[in-house]
Amino acid sequence: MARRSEHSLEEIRTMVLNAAEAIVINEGYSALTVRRIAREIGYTVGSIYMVFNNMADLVMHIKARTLDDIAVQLQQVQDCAPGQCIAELARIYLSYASHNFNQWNMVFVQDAEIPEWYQEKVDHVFSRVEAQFAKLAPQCSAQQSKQAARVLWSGVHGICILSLLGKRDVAGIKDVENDILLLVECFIGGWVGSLLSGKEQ
Amino acid sequence: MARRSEHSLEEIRTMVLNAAEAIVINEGYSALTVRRIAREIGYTVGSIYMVFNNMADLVMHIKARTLDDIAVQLQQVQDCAPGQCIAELARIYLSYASHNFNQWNMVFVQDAEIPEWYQEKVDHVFSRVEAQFAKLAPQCSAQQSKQAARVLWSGVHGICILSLLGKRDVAGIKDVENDILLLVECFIGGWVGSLLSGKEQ
DNA sequence: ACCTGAACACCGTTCAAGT
DNA sequence: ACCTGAACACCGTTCAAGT
Repeated sequence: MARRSEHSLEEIRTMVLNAAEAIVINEGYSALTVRRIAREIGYTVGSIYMVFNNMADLVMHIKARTLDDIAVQLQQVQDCAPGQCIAELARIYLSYASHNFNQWNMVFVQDAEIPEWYQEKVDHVFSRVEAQFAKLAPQCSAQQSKQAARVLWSGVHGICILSLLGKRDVAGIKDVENDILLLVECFIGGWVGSLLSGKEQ
Repeated sequence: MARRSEHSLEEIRTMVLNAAEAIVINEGYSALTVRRIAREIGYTVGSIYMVFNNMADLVMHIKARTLDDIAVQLQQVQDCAPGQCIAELARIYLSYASHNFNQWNMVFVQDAEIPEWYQEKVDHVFSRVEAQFAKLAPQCSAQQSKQAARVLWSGVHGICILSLLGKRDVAGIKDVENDILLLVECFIGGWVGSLLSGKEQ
């Protein structure tokens, strides 16, 4: 057939990305294949390699979209008392993960190598939490509040991972939310406490 | 060829499992294929389906071995003050994960359905931590200490996941260990604190 | 009864050939 | 220049046929 210039390369790239994302949303990561995407956009497999290096490259760009989505969601949390703010950020994160499970879950399938622009997006998700830890204890170093943010957020993420792979019904999500709030409250309580009693180096 | 009864089905099953585990250890989960296992044990693909239902079934049994390994490691931790004991359990868990990364990482690739016997093995890994939380606060309900154990351990796991996917050198592991100890200490501190101040329901 | 190996319906990726 | 589609080297799974 060889249709000429019906779409620009940029347009095809977007069509591929949109189709791929839709497949992931509706049927999960395992349903995503080049042939399937090609069929969906009305091109053949070869065309997809005009706009992405390979499957891994394409997948990385879908994941990037998801990270951007998450960052936008977290950005919308109102600024208030740091402890409450962090709890709210955690709630939003869980909410995103449970409502967009297939996309969220895909973000954490590891890749051979992570490009820098992608790592920056991951870091950006953390930035909001870091800022709150800095507010929580202005006396401590940036390094300490960064560590606290990374540690707590990894913990929140761990609960999401282990819990959402099982029960994903409404009652289940409520349990997960309780777990996350327990982690957030205890961690912050313990962290602030250890700073006050001077246990930190 | 059709060699007759050179090995019993039970023997073949063990050979398959051993070969599969070796492939995962040396080359990672992605290198594991039926054809590769068959070649390794000197049988053909069909034979593997005599002793396992399918790839997913085989994978689940490799994962079960890993969970058993982890449980054994955790069982060997000396009983001492609960807080110290939990920290040591976390250290051992990280140590296992970093030294047996390919096996450990495979445990958490989700399956369509998790059989009951497998879930019991997962729960068993948690049991040691639960017992320590019960010792830490004898006044609170079994449900509360179970929740605390699940929450903290999910958190520890989350740090392992997000950290080990990146840096896995010796210096990196030391950083991860510091992160985990911070989580454990702050969480326990905050948890005990909230119990004392009567903030729990 | 045990085991083979060809067959089937898939993958991702490449690239000569067509328009 | 853009796009095709056949070809290649893989997958997991099945099952008639051989010993």
